[in-house]
Amino acid sequence: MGVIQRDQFLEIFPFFQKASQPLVENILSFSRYQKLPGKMLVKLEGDQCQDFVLMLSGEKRVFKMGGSAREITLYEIGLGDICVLNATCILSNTKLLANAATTTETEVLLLPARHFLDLIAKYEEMRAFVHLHINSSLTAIMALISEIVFGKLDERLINYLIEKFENGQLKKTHDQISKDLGTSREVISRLLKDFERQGLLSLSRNVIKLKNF
Amino acid sequence: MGVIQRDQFLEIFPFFQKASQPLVENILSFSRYQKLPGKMLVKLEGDQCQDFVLMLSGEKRVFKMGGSAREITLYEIGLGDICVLNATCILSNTKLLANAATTTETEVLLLPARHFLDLIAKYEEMRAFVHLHINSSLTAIMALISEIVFGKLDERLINYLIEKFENGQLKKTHDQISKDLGTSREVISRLLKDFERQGLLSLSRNVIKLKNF
DNA sequence: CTCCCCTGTGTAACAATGTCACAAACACTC
DNA sequence: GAGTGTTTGTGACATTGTTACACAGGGGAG
Repeated sequence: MGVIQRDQFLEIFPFFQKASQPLVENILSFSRYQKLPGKMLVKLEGDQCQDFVLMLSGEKRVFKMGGSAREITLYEIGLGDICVLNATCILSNTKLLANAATTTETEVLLLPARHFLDLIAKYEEMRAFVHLHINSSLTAIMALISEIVFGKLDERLINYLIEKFENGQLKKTHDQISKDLGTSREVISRLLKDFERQGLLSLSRNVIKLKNF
Repeated sequence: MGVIQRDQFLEIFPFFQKASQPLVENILSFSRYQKLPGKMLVKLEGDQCQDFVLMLSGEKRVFKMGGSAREITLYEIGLGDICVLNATCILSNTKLLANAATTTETEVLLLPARHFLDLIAKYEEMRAFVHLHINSSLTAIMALISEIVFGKLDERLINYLIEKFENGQLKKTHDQISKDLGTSREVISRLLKDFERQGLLSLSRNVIKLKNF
């Protein structure tokens, strides 16, 4: 993709198709393009955000780290998304509240904080865009809290697998899964083994296959 | 308090002391005052928000409900606060993501959504005000997730008690505490009894007293 | 090719937390 | 003082988290 063209941008962010064109011109002219490799730690909790990040392709996970190597994924963002924590970090000039890492190779557009704030001040559509995305991430976070507090782990794991399976299989380690769900590797191994014994799955190294696919 | 005066408002929301005065006049003239009794359910998940709420006095808790009578408090707001979920609900014109109830008698200022959006559009300071508060609630929510996922319940309970104790005592039932911490009443009773056996507390109906106070 | 090493998985035993069922203690009304 | 609703106590069991190892498989070094 290299440098992003206006048409490509509008395809990825259809919201701006109805927005005033000077806004789009401004976003494009003030931003710079960046490509990031997969599995790269991009931001750490406590960092400042210099730029507002617009996702062009790929995927990032935003997560919290706990002691003893445990983690939990708060939400994932992909093509056409922005990140609440990144946005509020800039909007309130405070420090980042979580970590971010790419899961796949990722392309982003980086809009410097100063220009981002200018555009927020100037364009109603820019505010609407940001607020809509803030809301959708908040929705995800609220749902996550309910799941963690009230949900059962076996159901959460089942839902996770259903969501992530592609062509009846998932190429992840138990450790990665545990870090998405916020539990420990042993617990995931135990549950998956139970599922296997029930004849739902077949397990092998780095891959989980759905039976009867 | 009855009808709110400009001076009182500025004392409760010192942020606006440095803001342009027409903004303050607008907030005051468009808003209406409301007094709410304690322990009243104010908003339900899924509701729409007609008004932007500014807290003048008292306290509300914002919480999620799960099955089987369990709840968890997401955060509390008091004098000088606003509520993220209320704000984003209006800003993105979506439905409320959690429930809200007063814990004590509460006075609020209600700014109709339409006027709130106008003021957000017009005044940089209004945006800064909202974004600052959004950030502080988000901070609380992120900390909560870490505590739930990585923390131990006995430590969480200890911290809760320390925070809530007044004059060495706390007037709450085990049930109320469990709904703040997101666990079940039995678990709280068990832990408190342990603390009592360790000689830290003394328990009686509706009140927990700190030993050696 | 074989050995070694690293990563990923399996599992037992125990600790912490959640659920269910019920009993007992207390405060209040009649 | 008996009856009633709320609050607390507790045992038994289910689920989830932790600790400590064993073992399997695959890739690279030799």
